[in-house]
Amino acid sequence: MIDTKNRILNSAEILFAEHGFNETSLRIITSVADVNLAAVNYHFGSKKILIQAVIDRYFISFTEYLEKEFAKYENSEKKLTTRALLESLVEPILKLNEIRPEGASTFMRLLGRAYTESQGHLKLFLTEKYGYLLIQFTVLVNQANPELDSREMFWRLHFMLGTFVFALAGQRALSDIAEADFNEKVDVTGIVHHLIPFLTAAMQPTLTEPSLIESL
Amino acid sequence: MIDTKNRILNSAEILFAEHGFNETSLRIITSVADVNLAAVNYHFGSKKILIQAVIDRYFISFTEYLEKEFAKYENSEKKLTTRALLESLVEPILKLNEIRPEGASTFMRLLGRAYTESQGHLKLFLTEKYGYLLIQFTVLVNQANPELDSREMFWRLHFMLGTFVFALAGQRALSDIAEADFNEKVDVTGIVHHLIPFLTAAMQPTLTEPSLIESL
DNA sequence: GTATGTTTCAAACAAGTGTTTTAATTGTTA
DNA sequence: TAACAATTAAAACACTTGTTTGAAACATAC
Repeated sequence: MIDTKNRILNSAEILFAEHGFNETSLRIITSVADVNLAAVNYHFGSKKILIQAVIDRYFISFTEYLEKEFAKYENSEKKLTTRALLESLVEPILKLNEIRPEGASTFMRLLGRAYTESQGHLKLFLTEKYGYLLIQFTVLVNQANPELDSREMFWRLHFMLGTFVFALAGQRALSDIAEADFNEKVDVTGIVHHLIPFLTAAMQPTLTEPSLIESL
Repeated sequence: MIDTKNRILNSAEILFAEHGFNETSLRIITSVADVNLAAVNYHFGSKKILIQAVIDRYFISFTEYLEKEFAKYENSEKKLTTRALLESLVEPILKLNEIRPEGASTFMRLLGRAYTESQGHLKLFLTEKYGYLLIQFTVLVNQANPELDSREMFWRLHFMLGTFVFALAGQRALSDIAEADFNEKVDVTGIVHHLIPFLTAAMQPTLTEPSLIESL
C-alpha cells in the first residue's frame, strides 16, 4: 500500500507533539497507524529520519508562504512595519491547518520540542535547511525599526519569537484555562489575535523611565 | 556518607537540565556523582521522587523570597505597578544562584522541561504545592492594571510568564548567539535587564490601531 | 504463468532502562 | 569490644527500546 508511509507520518506527528520524540516508541506509532513495526525502518530508514520527515512536511508549506509574504516587502507592495511583519507570520501559520487538522498548533509543539529535547540531529537539520529564514526575518525587523540599535533589536526579536512559539505550542493548555476561568475557548487564530497587539506593544521603543532595575 | 544524597542531587540537576528527565539515566547520574547505582532508590525511593526533589530544592528558595516581595505590596511598602511586579521576580530568581552555581538558569530550564516533558506526576506535584503563587501573582497584576479587563489581562499575563521562562531557560543559547554576533556575553542578570523593558512595554494598554488582523 | 521487484510480516537481536535483592561494609551505641 | 542499625556494593531482574533478519505475500512486467 502506498499510504503506509503517510499513515506512519500522521500517527507519528500526533504522538510526537503530544508526548515528545523520545517518549514515543516505534511500537506505539506503528500500532496506532496499524502497520507493521518494521515498516518504519523500511520506509524511512531510522527513527531519526522519521522525526525529520514529520517536521519537514510542515516546514515546506510554512516556508513557501512565508517567502511569499517576505516578497511583498521587497516589491514595496507592503509597508514595512513591526506590526505588518508580525502579521506576515499569520498566513503561513494558518495555512498549516490545511495540511492536517490542528496542523498549526501541532507544528508549533513539534518546533518547541525540537528545541528543548536534545535531538542534536534535528537542530542541525533545521538550522541548515531553514536558518536563512531567521536571518531574512532579522534583516526585515531591523529595517522596520531603524531607530532601535541592532543589539536591542536582537533581544526583542528573540523574545518575540520565543513568545510566539511558546504561546502557540501551549495553545490548548491556555485555552483550557481560559475556558474554565471565563468561558473563552480559543483556537490558533484566537491566540494569534491576542498575541499580535501584545508583541507589537513589546517592540515599541520605550521611554526609559527610571527604575529599580538600573541599580542592579 | 551523609552527602551521598546531595551528590546525587547535584549531578542529577545538571544532567536533567541539560538532557531532560527521561533522557537521563540513573546510571549516568550515579556514575557522574560517583556513587553506587542503587543509592538513588535507597535514598529517594524512585527516579520520580528524585526528579521532584531536584526541583523542590529550588522552589523552596524561590517561594520564600517571592512571598517576601508580595508582602511588600500588602504592607503598601511598595507601589503596585506592572514594572514593579516584574521586578519583584528578579530578586527571587537571582537568589537561586546562591544555592548552586548557575542555579537560576538551571531552575528555569528544569521548569521548562517540567512543562514540556510529559511528567504527569511533576505537573501535579508542582501545581498542588505552588499553584497558589500563580493565583497570588494574577491578583496583583490585575490590581496593578485596573483599567484592563481581566480577560485581556489573562492572556498578557501568560504570554509574559511564558516569555520569562523561555528567555531564562534559553539564556545560554541566546548568550552564545549574542556573543558571536556582537560580542555581548550575558548572564541571567543581563537577560533580565533586557526582559523587563520588553515586558513592561508589552503590558502597556495599547491604542487599538486598525489592522489587517481585525479582518481575520 | 512464470519471474522479478516491492512491500509486509513475525520473530529475534543487542543494548539500555528502573528496580530489587542479597551480601559486604561502615557507623553508632551500649 | 560486641551488637545493631545504616549505608554501600555487585549482580541479577523484568521490561522496553530501535533495529535487523529471512520468509511470506503482493504487485508488476515479460
